[in-house]
Order: sequence, then structure tokens, then C-alpha cells
Amino acid sequence: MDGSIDDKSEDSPSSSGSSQPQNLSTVVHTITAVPTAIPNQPVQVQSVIQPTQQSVIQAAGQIQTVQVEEDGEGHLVRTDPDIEKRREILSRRPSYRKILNELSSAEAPGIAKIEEDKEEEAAITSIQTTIPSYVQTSGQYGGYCIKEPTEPPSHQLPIIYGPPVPLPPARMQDSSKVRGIGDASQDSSSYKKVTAGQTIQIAAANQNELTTQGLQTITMTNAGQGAVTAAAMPAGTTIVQYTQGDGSQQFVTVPVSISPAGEVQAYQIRAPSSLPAGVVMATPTGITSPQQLAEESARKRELRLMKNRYKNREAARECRRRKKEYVKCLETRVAVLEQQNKTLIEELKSLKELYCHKAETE
DNA sequence: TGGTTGCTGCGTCACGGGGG
DNA sequence: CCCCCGTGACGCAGCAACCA
Repeated sequence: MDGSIDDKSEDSPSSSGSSQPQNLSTVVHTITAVPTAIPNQPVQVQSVIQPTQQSVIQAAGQIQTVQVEEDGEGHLVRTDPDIEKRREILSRRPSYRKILNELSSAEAPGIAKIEEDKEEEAAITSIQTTIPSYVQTSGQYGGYCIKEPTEPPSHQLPIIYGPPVPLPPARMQDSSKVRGIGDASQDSSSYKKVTAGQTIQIAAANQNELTTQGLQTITMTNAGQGAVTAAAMPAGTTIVQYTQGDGSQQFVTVPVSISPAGEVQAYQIRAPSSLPAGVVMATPTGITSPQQLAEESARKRELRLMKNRYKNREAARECRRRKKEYVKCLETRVAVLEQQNKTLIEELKSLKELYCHKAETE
């Protein structure tokens, strides 16, 4: 069929180009249809749209305006320049960020692209200081999560990773040791056993600096203690909750092996460079047995997951948002194509009638 | 009114691709 | 090889509609 649709543009916004892809409710579409007869092909006429007529169509709950214009030669002309690009974009596997960015770049310069969210990063700085007091397990995947309130303010997430926390990493690694209560006079270079569930302190070479910058107390939280149940914890790990100098709380997973007497092996708490500031890692000393290796592996896995959890949560949100936009875009495109189809059918019908009438008169 | 069902959004994990 | 990012899949929770 030569009756091609000169789709120079499609469901792109109006010629002003100021519409954003996500705002599809009032998109103006122009359609080009080169009238060509289809010989004896059954058609089903559904509606008639005249050139220059604007018809409002509804698809998937969205109303949009389709504008059909006629050029000087009786052709229906669309003026949008990016139809092929859009078609290609929408036909391939959806990478929503990519798709929407391309759609945005093809349109008005004022369109906000999807980009790294600087505002979120800025907001993150307040996260570490506003951790809600409650913690609960999720029971999923055998892991645990520190859940947010049902509708937490975006700046009040109980996350212990990602956001920078004003800890002194170097000092934590070099000279801070886990010490039992009452061990303040002990040599900070020695390791002490601490009992599960008890509050311990972290000593630093410069206690004033430590206090002003971060840690004050640490609470070992184990099975049946505190708000976190060990059932949801990976084997051999526990959560260390510590309080910062400003009163906010942080949580750390720590691999532990608790003796029958309820004592926890001592671990050096440090902040590896690969972790976000504020995520401290406890390194057990002298791992030898396969079980310890497995525990170490589980610990590493948990740390990795913990490190990624916050970012991935945000990424999932963004991904869903882009996906919804993409679906909306597709729905709009479907509506436009349906409208084009109707227009072409009408065009074909009128041409047929014209042809038959001309043949009769001759 | 309480139970059921479907829908929707969220958090999380796994996985693959791309980049350093 | 490792890390980061994007996305599919899964389970869960909240909500509204429906029904006995």
C-alpha cells in the first residue's frame, strides 16, 4: 500500500515543543496521510475525521487531541520531526531512563531529563541524624531489613549505609577498639570480650573528637533482644546499634560467635574505604574453620547487600516511575495509531467512492 | 460487619551489562 | 575483575470493592 502515513512526528507534543513526555494528557498530534486507493479491500468505517479537524480521543483513561492538517495538495501533513526516532525508541527493549531521556532530548530544551538526583543527595545528609526509634524485621529472603515507617519523610530513613556519617574512619580503623563497659581504663589496643546485649563503648585516641563527631554507645542486639530478631539474621551475624553524638542511632551487622557463656568474641570495628562513611565493618580475627569461612562469606554478602540497599531502593522507585511513564507513552501512541487508522480508512472509503462515481460518469 | 479478592506500590534480592 | 546501575521477580502491606 502506497498510502503511507507520513509520520514525520507522532505522539510528540505540539509544535511548541514544551510538553514533557510524562505530561501526555493534552498532546496535540498531527498526521500526514497520502491518499492512495486500496483495491477492493474491505474496510470498516468507524468514524470520519476531516482535515484540520481536531478530534479528542480517549485511550487508557487519557484524553488527547489529534490534529489532522491538510497541505496545499490535499495531503494530510504532520509537522513533528521526531517520529522515526520515537518509533524506534518505543519498539526496542525498554530502558526507561534511556528512552525517556531520548524522548526528552528530542523535545523542548526545557524538559527536565532524568538525571542524578542532586537534591536527594543533599537530603541524604539529614538521614543519618533522624533515624526512627523502631526497627523490625522483614522476614524476607532470610535477611533482615530495617523498615521505614509506612510513609516516612524522605529525609528520615532508618538507613545505616549510603549517607555520609560524620565518623572518623581512619581513627576507627587504627585505634578504636570494642571495649567492654567499665574498661575505660584499659589499654585501647587490647581486645575485650563483651556480653551480648550489653552496652559497650568505643574508645578513641581522642575521645573528645570521637564524641563530637559520632559514636557514643554501642548496643549488641542478639536473638530475642531488642527489636531485631535473630531469626531473620544471617547465621553468625548480629546487629550493632550505636548512638551518635547527636543522639541519632546507627545499625551495623557484625558477625559474632557467642560462647555458651553468652560472651561475644571481640571484633575490630573499622570503616573500610569501600564502604560508605558511617558503615563500619567488624573484622573477626583468625578465621580458620570452614564454618568461619562460611560465616565470613555470609557477612560479606550481608555487608554488600546493606551497602546497596538504600541506593537500590531509590533506583527501584525511579525505575517504576520511568516504567509508568513509558507505559503511558505507549498508550498514547496506541491511541494515536488507532486514530490514524481510522483516518486512513475514511480516506480510503472516500477515494473509493470518488473513483466509482468517476467511472460511472465516464 | 468481617472475610475475600484484586490492584497497586514498595522494599529487597538476583542478575546482566557497561565502564573503569 | 570489580563496581555500579537498571530492571525483573518476588513477597508483603495497604486499600477499595464485593459478598455472605
